[in-house]
Order: sequence, then C-alpha cells, then structure tokens
Amino acid sequence: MALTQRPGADHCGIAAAMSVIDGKWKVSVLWELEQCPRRFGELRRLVPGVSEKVLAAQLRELETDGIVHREVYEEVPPRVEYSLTPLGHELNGALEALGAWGTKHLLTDAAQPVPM
Amino acid sequence: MALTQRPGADHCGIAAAMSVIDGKWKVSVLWELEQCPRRFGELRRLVPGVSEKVLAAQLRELETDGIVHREVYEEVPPRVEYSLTPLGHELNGALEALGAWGTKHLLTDAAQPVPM
DNA sequence: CAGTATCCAGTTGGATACTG
DNA sequence: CAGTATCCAACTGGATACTG
Repeated sequence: MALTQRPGADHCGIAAAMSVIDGKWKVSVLWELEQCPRRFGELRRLVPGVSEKVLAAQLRELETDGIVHREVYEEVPPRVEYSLTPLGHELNGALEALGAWGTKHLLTDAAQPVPM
Repeated sequence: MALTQRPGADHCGIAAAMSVIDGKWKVSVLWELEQCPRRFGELRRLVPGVSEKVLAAQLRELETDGIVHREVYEEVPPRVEYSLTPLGHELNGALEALGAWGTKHLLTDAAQPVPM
C-alpha cells in the first residue's frame, strides 16, 4: 500500500494511523461497518468496485491491526460476519475531523444556507 | 497515488481529504511546514529519503489543492519558499485527532505512567 | 538553488477461475 | 457463501543526469 513506510513517522502517530487506513477500500469498509456488522458478500456489494481478492486482503489487514473482528459461524452455507472493534470505532471517530474538513473545504456542499 | 479514486467517497469528505494527503511524503511535508516556511532544499533535508522528483511533484499537488503556498523570489541564486495556507493549517488540525489515535493505540508510548 | 526529464523497479489493485 | 490462487496492468516512487 502506498502509505506504508513513511519515514517521517517518528514525530507523531499520524503515519502509524495512515498505515492502518491505507488501502483503496479500507475507509469505505470502516464506514459500512460503523453502521452494523456485515457479511463478506454484503461488503462486496456495499463497496462497489472492490474485487474479492482485495476485499479479503484488506479485511485481513484491518483484522490484524485490531480494527475489525471476524466472526466465523460454522454452518452450511458458511457465514462470516465482520464488525468493528472498540478500537475500530475510535478510529472512525478520529477520522471524523478529517471528514468534516474534507466536506467543508473540498465537497463545497451547496454552500451553507443563509440563516434568514 | 493509491488513495485516489475512492468510490465509496460519496458518503462523506474523508475520501476527499484522503486524496489530498495521499502521497508517501505529504504528511511529513505538512508537518515540517507547520513549524515555519521552508525552502525546497530544506524540505529535502528535513524529509529524509524523498527524491527531488517526488518532493517537487507532491509539493505541486499540495499547492494545487490549496494546502501550501509557493513563493518565488526572483533572485540569484533562485529562492523558493513553501508555506502552509490557512487551509493547510486547518488540515493539520484535522489530522491531529488521527495522530492522537495513532499515538495512543499504535505507538504504545511506554504506557501511561500510573498517577500514583 | 530549484527544479525537470528519463528510465526503472516494486507494489497495489483488477479480472477470473477454482475450492471447502 | 466465502474466500484463495494466478496472472496481469497501472501507478507511485527511486536514482540519476541535466537545465534555467
């Protein structure tokens, strides 16, 4: 992933955080899981464009980093549910400031309506 | 850059913000410029490992996105100073939450000392 | 000094077929 | 259903030489 190995990382935790959310679809996955737990196939549909290989890979990374929990139900047909860990929810919270900044300055959301 | 073109972007400004800070050295550059304006050569030294080509490219992108200001002084030898715009400072502010999360959970900073 | 121009290499991500 | 295994294409970033 492109954001891995950021040498300037020492001074703060930003680089560390970036490496965790680095991956083309991770923030989308985080966003979907914020609402409720999802199965693999659901995520695949909710995150349009992602391939099975990459979705699986990024889910594993998020799991390894302690952001998502993977619950396997031993049934037929197989069922696996992904959900955010408390750490994952905290991460989403930290991401909110960034999202607010992006929405405010980048998405130029139709200009705030004049309060009358 | 790897974070560009995030289809799940619609729901919030996170993806938009990510695309702005996407690039292996951008957060390091932002960090250095937060302190004070810097010249090209200074940044090259302050951000160890970055090549001239990539530093120039990422500075141009940050400039295009309105994050950094590029001031050219017509002298000999040439001098160019990069500084953060107000928008850039705001971005750094938004990044702080992420940095705090990363520092707290990822850098495992020697464990918070027991308050006695 | 502050870049630009080339060429090259590593890595991420895409498409598809196959498996438990 | 929930992946894994392959092969492949695109892109970012690295090293270096050259220029205004």
